[in-house]
Amino acid sequence: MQPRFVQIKSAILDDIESGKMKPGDKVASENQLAETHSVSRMTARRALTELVDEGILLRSQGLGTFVSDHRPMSSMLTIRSIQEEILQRGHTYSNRILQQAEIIADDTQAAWLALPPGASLYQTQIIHLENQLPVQLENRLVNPALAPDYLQQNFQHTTANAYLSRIAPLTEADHVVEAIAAEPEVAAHLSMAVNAPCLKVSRRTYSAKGIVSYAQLLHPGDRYRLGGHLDF
Amino acid sequence: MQPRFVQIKSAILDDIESGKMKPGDKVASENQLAETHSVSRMTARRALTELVDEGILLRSQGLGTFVSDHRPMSSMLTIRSIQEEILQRGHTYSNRILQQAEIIADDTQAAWLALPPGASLYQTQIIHLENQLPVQLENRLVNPALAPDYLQQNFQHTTANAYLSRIAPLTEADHVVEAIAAEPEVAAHLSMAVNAPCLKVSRRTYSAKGIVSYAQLLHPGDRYRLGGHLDF
DNA sequence: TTTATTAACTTGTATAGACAAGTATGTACA
DNA sequence: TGTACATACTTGTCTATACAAGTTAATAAA
Repeated sequence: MQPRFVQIKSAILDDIESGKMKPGDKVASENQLAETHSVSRMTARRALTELVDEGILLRSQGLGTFVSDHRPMSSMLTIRSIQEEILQRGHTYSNRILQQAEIIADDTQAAWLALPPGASLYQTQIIHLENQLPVQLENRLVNPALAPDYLQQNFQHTTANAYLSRIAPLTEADHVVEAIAAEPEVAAHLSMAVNAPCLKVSRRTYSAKGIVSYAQLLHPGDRYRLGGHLDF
Repeated sequence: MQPRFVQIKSAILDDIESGKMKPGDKVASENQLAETHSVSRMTARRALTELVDEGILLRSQGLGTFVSDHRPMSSMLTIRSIQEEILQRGHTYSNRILQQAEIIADDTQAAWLALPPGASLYQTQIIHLENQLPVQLENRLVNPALAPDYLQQNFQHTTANAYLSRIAPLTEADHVVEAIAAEPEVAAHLSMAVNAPCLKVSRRTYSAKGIVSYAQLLHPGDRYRLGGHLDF
């Protein structure tokens, strides 16, 4: 049984998604919601507060609460495997597989995939080389429930993204890009100096069923750049 | 007079920013906070809830509430001024203008704006600070033909992007993201160690009439990261 | 008619309590 | 020794109420 405020959220979201409520429409007031759902005002308010925080509703003191125009941004940066990029540049691609195994998640890893601590998950670590020079150290965690055959794949010839999008269409992805200093182990794998700048891309991909994979992609700062083009 | 839950938030943020509390440290429990601040538990809880929503704290039922590793994220997919981002996070914004002048382009600079070598163009260099800490060194070149009043702008109160998009709608933009080592001059401006990792974003913006500006944005690797969300 | 006031709504803040549920640490028992 | 249980602590959900503060519309006064 879901908490009541979640039920109220769902009811409101249903109204919006079914088209019963359109952007600009006024939502029932906190007192009205409290009465129709037989809860206290604070509980009804919590449902509204979370929807406001999620950008789905807008609130204004004295005026009321309204459906916001929350069109999601269209995709402007695509997810391509580094293998595709390298081949498209006409360079030679190769890789070295460091690990391909089932592991027990520590707290951090579990959090990345939103799994309970101690759950088992699939991990691969692969070095990708462009013209025999390492350009990416891929450390990927995969949700076993959503990709049961993952460990049986031959990543010499296929890419993780290709496999994952084949078994379940990816619906969205989060990226975080940072500049970090290369730790000794990373530096060794990437043939770079310890503490030299390293471009780190953390990418979480989602399918309709949940988080599919979390990948940390480390690149030598002097051998890799990230590019994007925006149209307004 | 600020609401009490805002005061409690500030108190906690002060502890974090002063270094009294570091990532991983446990924050006082809701009951403790309620007692020390002489408020009800729900009020103390609201302060914590907002900080959790802002990504500054992490909560776990039965365990407690902890300081998270919370370098703020900026969006990779939209062009927003860093000033907007900082203010939206509820932090204080300030800047120091290093240069605002008309210069003669060298070959590299001319190429960035697709102008003939030796052309004159406008240059601004601004350090952007978040809570008095530098987070971005902006080095911008602007095409004088497309933005004649650029040098007369007061960049203490307006942003380059706001001005540029006012005089000519931006139609597209190219981004390049790299991790580089901070050179001594850059390191000094950004209060970071020489050769420490530095996140560099180069951005070229276009209007219908051509390239409007080319900006190099340098950020301390440990104080800034770039984030984005894709929907397919 | 125009202006000021009032009333009735809205959201915003805050209280004091209750019970549920997850986590850790002891203590007693096997 | 090791296992089970009780306890104390944490966050999670929810109630019923109160007053503050912003907005709108009806009402009363000029």
